[in-house]
Amino acid sequence: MATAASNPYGLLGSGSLAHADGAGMQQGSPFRNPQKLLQSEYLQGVPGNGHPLGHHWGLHPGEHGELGGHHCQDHSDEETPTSDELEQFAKQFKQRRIKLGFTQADVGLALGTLYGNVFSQTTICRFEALQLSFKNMCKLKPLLNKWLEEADSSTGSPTSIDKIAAQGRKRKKRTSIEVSVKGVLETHFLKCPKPAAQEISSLADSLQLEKEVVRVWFCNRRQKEKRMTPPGEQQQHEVYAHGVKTDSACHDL
DNA sequence: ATGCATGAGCC
DNA sequence: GCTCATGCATA
Repeated sequence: MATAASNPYGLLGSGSLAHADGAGMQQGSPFRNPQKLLQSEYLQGVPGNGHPLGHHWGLHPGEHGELGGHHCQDHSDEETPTSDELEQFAKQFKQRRIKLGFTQADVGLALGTLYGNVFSQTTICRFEALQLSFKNMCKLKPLLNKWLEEADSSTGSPTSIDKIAAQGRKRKKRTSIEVSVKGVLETHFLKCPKPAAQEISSLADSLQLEKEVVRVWFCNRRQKEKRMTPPGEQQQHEVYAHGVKTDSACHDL
């Protein structure tokens, strides 16, 4: 009946999000691959426990070390891609997506309808911007790759639109932290990325924030550090010049 | 595009 | 409580 088949986003207000893809305001310098190797939490001694990031984003193309001992089978979509491959794919993906006239949100929904995994605009955006962990990028790449193939080869294929049940979750209102307060938090983060509960408490008290807010802030901050292409592309080298041995050793009370 | 938040899995 | 994947809400 209705020709709504070509309108996958009915309740998504794509108009509000449209600028996310329509605008070509992407980072001017895509080939920044700095990343500070500040992480030290992995070295605490966690054998066999999930520790995903075996290597970081400081890799160069061609430097693909095998971890297990198995050899590469020339399968471009089975073996772990290099960070460079992911970079290129992400860029390619974005270009094609835009060319085909799809928004990030569209892709997220399409993945759900096609493969059963729904993703939000946020996730697609982060994928394109390489703001996910290596492992996460590797996981999403095949899905997005398939979508790409589908999208451009589908000569009018009726993309089934599914509805995902919305959950009435009582999400807390996003706390807006003042810039000045953020500055304080950042300073503390530099001193101690992983403050103890008590430190968080006193810090929260000083800043007049909920302890939970402060705790979450630190969690998110740490996550951000683990991504490639940090928000404020910085060229840092030799950050770990003197010892990445231990981390938690800051007491400031 | 990004900040704060939730939740699952792990210690 | 932390990490990690993920997203609502917002700038």
